[in-house]
Amino acid sequence: MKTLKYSRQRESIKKSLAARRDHPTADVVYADIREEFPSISLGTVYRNLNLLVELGEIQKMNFGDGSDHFDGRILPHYHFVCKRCRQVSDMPLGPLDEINALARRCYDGTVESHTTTFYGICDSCREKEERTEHDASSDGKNIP
Amino acid sequence: MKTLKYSRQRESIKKSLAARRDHPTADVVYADIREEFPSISLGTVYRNLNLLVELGEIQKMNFGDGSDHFDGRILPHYHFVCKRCRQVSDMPLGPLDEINALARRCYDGTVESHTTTFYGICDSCREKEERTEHDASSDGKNIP
DNA sequence: GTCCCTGCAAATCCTTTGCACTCCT
DNA sequence: AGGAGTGCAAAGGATTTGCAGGGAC
Repeated sequence: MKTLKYSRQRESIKKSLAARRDHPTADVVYADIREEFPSISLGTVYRNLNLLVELGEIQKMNFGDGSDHFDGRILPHYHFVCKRCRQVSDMPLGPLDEINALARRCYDGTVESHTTTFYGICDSCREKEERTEHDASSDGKNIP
Repeated sequence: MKTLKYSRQRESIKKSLAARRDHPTADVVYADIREEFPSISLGTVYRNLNLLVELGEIQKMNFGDGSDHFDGRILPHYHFVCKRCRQVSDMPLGPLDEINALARRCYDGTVESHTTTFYGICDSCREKEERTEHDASSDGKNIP
């Protein structure tokens, strides 16, 4: 078994992640940490993020946009992804244990947990679209 | 607007995907299609898979294992991922619209849909583990 | 004939890894 | 001192893309 040693870089990564409310990708974390440790390398950021995931101190998640996202909160919770701008935010929903219970009744394998991600259009994208539709319907010639 | 032209390769990809019950990655599809079109290229497979996703004829999904998976069924349904062997299977559960309804009540953004993935240990991995545990407890000296 | 689709290979993006060196304990 | 952690750069895997030729309409 490997003994864990203190590292200022790892602490900083953990702290930075805990302070944010979004779900940054590794290179956003990298940019963040570089302010405190200008010479830190992306490899170290990845190594520490994965280590923290293994320790269960942070969560890794994927929303299908090609890169992994990290989250300082470990309590199970749900996410909302905007179909337009791909922005990810937390859903104000507690853990839906009934879903697991329901699944257990229908499936003979073990069901231990689940993840749910909601999709829709966030407020700012919706406003933008409404403005555009309005412009388009106000006049036949709608090419700017 | 771009007009779509018929392509035997694309048809074959669609058919192959519809015939399977699993959730293959692009290179599994590639291997599959190569039996009918030995000279097809991986790039073409990717291009067509993405095109079919855009047309809404297949689904692309990600389970956090580093590569995208494709599914010929477009009706919303849920998946089960084995934590040990990473095998993906369908959950025998219809669409849980109540989840969207609940989410809409708690969140002021638009909620259009959701995806849920269940995690656990599949039957065959569970059996394997039970056997191992049995072996381990049967004797103090359990190093083979 | 036109324009989409293909095969091929190179390029790109994200992530992991090997190595020599540094820092914790 | 010993070994875990770091920075750097190179490797790795998955996916996309540019281009010249082939096929659908």
